[in-house]
Amino acid sequence: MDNVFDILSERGYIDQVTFEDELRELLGKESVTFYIGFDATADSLTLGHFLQIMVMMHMQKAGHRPIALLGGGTTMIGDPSERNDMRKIMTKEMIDYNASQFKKQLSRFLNFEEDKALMINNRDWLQNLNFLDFMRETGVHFSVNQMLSLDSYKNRLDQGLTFFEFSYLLMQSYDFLRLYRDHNCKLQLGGSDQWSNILGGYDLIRKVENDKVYAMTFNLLTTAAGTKMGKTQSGTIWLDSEKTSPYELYQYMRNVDDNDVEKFLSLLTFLPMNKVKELGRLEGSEINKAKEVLAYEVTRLIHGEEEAEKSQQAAKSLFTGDQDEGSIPFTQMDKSQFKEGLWIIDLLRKADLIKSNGEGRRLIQQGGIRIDDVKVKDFRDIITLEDFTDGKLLLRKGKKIYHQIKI
RNA sequence: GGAGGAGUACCCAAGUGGCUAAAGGGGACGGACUGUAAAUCCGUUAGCUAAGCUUUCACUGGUUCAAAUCCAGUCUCCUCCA
Repeated sequence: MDNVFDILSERGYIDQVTFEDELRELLGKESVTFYIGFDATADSLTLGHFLQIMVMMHMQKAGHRPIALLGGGTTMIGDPSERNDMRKIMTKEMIDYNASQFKKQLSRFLNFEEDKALMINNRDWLQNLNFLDFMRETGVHFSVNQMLSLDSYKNRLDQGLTFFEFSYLLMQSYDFLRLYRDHNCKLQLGGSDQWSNILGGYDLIRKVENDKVYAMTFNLLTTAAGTKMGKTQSGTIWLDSEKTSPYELYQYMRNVDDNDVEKFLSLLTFLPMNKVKELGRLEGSEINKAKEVLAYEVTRLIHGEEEAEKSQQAAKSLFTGDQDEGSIPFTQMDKSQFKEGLWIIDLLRKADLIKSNGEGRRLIQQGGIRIDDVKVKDFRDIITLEDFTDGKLLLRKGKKIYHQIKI
């Protein structure tokens, strides 16, 4: 049987590992319990998280046991290595709600039956932690001198860092210790930005329990342009279909940079590597085929076969001419609103395509808005029932953003 | 607790009385070119049914015909000292 370590390595997930050879051997011979932490800072997981979920799925497939650790407790502090505008403190209610959403989403990807995977909230132990006990047991093992030399803190030194945030490392390390004790968890995974946080736990367990555990980080999802993957003009790509529709996800993946295709196929799909390489070799406009496969596969994994199919249909028909709306995002509106006629700008706003009337005017002046593929020339235009065919009207913003109005 | 410095739009950053809705860069958006790609070029980037008007330069109040710019107070952050 293939060692999952080799699979992860071949597909390009791995960034840094402690004791690579030992870990590889361990993963090859027994079922290992491992964990990844998810801080509940938003009410949905993102495409960035999906990369981590992919790793968990690979691991579970290979017979290892994932623990998804929801950061109900740590989120109350906030990881200081995340960008500095994240300092706002979230309420417990928000965090709990977010954690419950994460839980729902994670259940789609991992098999939680018969304890094949666990979902645990670190609030369970952080909530009622006794400060003195914690400091005597855990705090004594952390050297401030060492912590200050970490990049994640160094960057923060000139911007201010409170003790509140400084203690984040201790909490995350303590998490690892708890999971080690309670569930024999021997491995922590995370994004490459988590390396020092993970090593904190690794060190702690070594000191307190005199045992060796392992750490592994993966490359963050970045594009060839060096920017963070999963961020768009309209914000983040979410896994929640309410927040990012399957069609949008499909389009996002369909539009990735040529240079990213092979990488994303490898990281975000389960296609065998020979197939990935084959698709990656396509050149010129041929590579569009690879992008279609990528978009389809990712949408299928996240939203299921049916949605992937619909998104692909919609994309094909829109970009090749014949009108089959499939699963293009749409807004349902009331007929009566068009009796008197509705100002085009108002319509765009209702469809959420623009943020202000000024933006709408600008777009129209620049020729960026089309209705049923006819360029809108005047921003004073009024839309009436006559503009609809079969109760539908297709708005297009720019080259590739489509939105339907149904009445 | 003491001394000094800073707070400008999505981000970085110029601007120290009127010519400033605020230079420049990044990002983003629209157009051209393409392959629903990249690169390049052009344009846009506070709000408003808009050649005019309204609200903006941490906050509050003041000086002035006129304030991002001057004064007073408040808040937040940074640096050094204790």
